[in-house]
Amino acid sequence: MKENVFSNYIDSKPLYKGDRDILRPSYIPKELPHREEYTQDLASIMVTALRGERPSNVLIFGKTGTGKTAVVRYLEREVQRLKRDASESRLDEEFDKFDIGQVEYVYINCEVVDTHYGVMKNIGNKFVEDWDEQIPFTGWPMEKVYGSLKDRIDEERKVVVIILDELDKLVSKSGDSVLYHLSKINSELEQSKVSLIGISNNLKFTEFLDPRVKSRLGEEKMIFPPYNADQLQDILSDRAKSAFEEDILEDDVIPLCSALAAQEHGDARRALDLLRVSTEIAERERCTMVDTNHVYKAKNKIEQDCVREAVTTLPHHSKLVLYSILLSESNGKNKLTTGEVYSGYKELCRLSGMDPLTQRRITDLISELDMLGLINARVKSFGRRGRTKEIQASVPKSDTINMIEEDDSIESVEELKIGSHRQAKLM
DNA sequence: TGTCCACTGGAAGGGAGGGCTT
DNA sequence: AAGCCCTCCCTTCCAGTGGACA
Repeated sequence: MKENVFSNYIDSKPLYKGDRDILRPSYIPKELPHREEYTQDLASIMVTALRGERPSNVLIFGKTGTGKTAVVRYLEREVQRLKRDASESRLDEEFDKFDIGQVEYVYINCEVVDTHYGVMKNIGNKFVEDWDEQIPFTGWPMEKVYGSLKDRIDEERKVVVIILDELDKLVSKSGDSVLYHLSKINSELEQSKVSLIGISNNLKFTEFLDPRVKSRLGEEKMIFPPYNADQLQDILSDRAKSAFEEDILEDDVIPLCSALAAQEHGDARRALDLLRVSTEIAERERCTMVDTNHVYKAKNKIEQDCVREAVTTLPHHSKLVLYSILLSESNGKNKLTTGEVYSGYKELCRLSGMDPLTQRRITDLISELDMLGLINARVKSFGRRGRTKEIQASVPKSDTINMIEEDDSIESVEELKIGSHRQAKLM
């Protein structure tokens, strides 16, 4: 029989017993271990919506992977379930006095949609199915988008709960005008009511809000603490029970994943990723069990993938700035100033025949690279020799240089030098 | 104690690009 | 087609800054 590209893997036994998504952070399980209290608190606020009244606006804070989104989406799913039961007339008597169908959830991830136009457009378009009636992705004046959004919500005659995840990203990028409009929308609605749930990693982002917005938005506040290693272990064990047959994981695997994730501010997302990637590596190696070696391999792979993802998606000029930093470091220069990075960057631009951006712009690109965790940049004063940033790469040098050189639009320095030498000769 | 360096980072605005309205 | 809107990327301008040094 002819060999197929999949032949080697097709008969390997999968370690999962069913749905692989169970180990994805986006999966909402039946129970949320160690978040029962927060789920109840939020439910006690949101139950108002089932009575046709407007629940208080809520702000939820907590670091990455502390269950903020999971709790909110868990409640959303419960409401959908109640709606389904209601439509099939198999709802418990205790819900008789409620009109479940009148609650509508709209979820927006502000990391993905981070402009005020985009947010308004996305909310407005949730209520129309007809393509012709959709708000276009650009072109309309803001007031028109807002007016249309308001009319659409009002026509629904519902209590609309708008969830704005990663809200700090929206505020830092586009200011608080969306929140200003959304938080005062109720005074302009006649038949519907809107409640806002804002989710943020950053406790301090409200400092940048207009005081009126701040007080309207923060009617209720919740702060989610990080999970500790034991709690992470419970979460992983819970998911592992649904994801795997017994005896697939060695005893130390879950404690190790939990401990590694607990070191990173108790991030459940990281713990789940570790377990999922460990399993995938074990499957690829055609092992029948996942062991701690797979976990360490998974840890390395996740870290490498993060760097690769960040580096390969950088805009061209940012790549050149990073390239300039890495090349200087490979030449033995360990700590660089903004001026030195800029000189290196200009040289790379010259060799590749490109117009360099201004130093002011490069300062911003350096800050962006710092935020992405690819470099470490801190402002330092050298007295009479001025005040500048001290810059150091925080990624493996040679691997990252290779990643940058994989970019077709960036030739290696050697090629650039040869190219510019030839050009000079021709002139 | 004042000076000076090498920037930092905010503000304002230009212009290109995508799209809608009249 | 002209006018308008919004976003994104960028430039220009400039006040402010920390700390070594005279």
